[in-house]
Amino acid sequence: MSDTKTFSMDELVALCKRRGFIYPASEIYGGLNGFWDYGPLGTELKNNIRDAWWHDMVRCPPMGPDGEPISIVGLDSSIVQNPRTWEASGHVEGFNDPMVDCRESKSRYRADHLMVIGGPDAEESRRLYAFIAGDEESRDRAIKALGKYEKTSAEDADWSERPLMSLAQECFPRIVGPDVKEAGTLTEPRQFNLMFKTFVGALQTEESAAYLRPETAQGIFLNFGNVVDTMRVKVPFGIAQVGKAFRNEVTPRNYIFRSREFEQMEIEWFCHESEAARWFDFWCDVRRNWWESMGLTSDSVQMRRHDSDELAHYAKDGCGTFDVEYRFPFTAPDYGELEGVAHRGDFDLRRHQEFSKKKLEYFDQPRNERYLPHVIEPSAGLSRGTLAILCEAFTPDEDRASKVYMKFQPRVAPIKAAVFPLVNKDGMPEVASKLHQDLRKRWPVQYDAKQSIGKRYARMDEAGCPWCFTVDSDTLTDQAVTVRDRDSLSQDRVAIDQVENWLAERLA
RNA sequence: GCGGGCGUAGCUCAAUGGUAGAGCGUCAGCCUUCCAAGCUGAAUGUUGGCGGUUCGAGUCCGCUCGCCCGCUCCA
Repeated sequence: MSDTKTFSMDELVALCKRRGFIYPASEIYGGLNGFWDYGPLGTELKNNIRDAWWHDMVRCPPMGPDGEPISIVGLDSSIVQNPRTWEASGHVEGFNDPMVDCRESKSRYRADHLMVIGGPDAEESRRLYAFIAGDEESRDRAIKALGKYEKTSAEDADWSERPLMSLAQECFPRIVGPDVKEAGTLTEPRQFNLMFKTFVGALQTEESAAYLRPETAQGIFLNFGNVVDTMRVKVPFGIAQVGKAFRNEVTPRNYIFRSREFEQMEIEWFCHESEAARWFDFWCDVRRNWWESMGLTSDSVQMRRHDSDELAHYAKDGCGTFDVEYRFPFTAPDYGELEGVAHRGDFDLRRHQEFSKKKLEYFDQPRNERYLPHVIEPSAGLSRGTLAILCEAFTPDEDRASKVYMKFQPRVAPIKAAVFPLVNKDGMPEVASKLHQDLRKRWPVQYDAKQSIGKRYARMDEAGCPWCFTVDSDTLTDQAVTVRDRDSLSQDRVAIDQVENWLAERLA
């Protein structure tokens, strides 16, 4: 807790704009709520995180729990899939909530969570009282209010309860909301559709309606059979995918934390049901460690198990869900979700088998058993990860010219090194420019000869560039340059023909 | 979607209803032999957008777009 940072998101947002990390999307037209563009440095940063994940999970995944290598293959599926996909996955149903608002109490309710209670004549004329299903206190309040209104009690009257959704719209002016005293304050139920709808083909009819994927996972399940048939993989194994996903969030908030277009890095790990618990623990460990290896300190990362009442429809049974959470400035002292590791059981494959009528069972030769594998899903937010790493890197420092620097790990830093001539004359620019052109063949390296050396260091501090190489007058005789370290501000001398090796060692 | 707050240069912010400014950044020149983000100068705005009131609107009013906070939601 000692290094708890004190800075506001506004400062980070301003730096991200100023230094080309993140811009508001379509800004010259006034922007668009919930959409962001990545600038030159943000693009490099995000790509670096994505590539690190791909390298560490797909190309060189960690050893399995028994010390044996594990196998993960990659995939890149379409953003638009056959709409039946989302019926099978549960998104058409689950991403479509009818909501009612109360004009008086300003609260909002899931319409399918509300019940109404009424007296014998409520069908035609009398008042109905709404309450929240499953909430005893709410129900008691409604019964009490109804008793007062009807001047009778439940024992001697024929009261009936039924779902709000079963009532005709004409009844709504007679309904008293759960938190108010007068009737007619509830709006009609309105559909909140969290999926982006689009149309396939030039004719925009309901038959051609489709959706932009709300998660990348389903593309993996759809291709489970293809991968098994063509890639010589054996359960247990994983399929990984990075890509954009889209959700019409009710309230996009907190910069790129909850945006309507975002990027996910997902693994679906297929295993036998009897081994699901073991793999679940394995992936929780692997994924937490990975985020820490990316520079998020153990202090600001935590694992949190979902309570049973917040589990998604596919995770009701089994090992549940663990979130990897990061303490963002806007959630502190609480944490916000970075990744969810969920035991999805065989829900997805079973549903797709059912809806598509295609056999998705796997034949396990050693076990001599045919089954639908269980799935452990480590589903990480690339956009959220980028934000967490930006937050973690943001380091105020009153002692340096820039007053703040971005302490990126070299592995994710958008600019790996900068090359300067100490002064822009006396043969130094030529030598520095040559060094720059050699280095940029391997890494993103910038050349800067403008203004004073102090300004150039300050610029690179804000961009989070870990090392600056400076050519000075001695270079012309001793063939060495000064390397300045971003974090320690220390300076060392390195032979100019060893700079590439020097960097390669530190960027390995 | 509701309630509250806000919107002025790339960033941070000024400007009684009366000529739109400053600091920083950016760019140019100078200087600078390692923190000098120092010196000089330049560019930059339909004051988020549209409409209204007014002789005159950054300022007042309406609508709209966007941002922030709360509610709600969040596979």
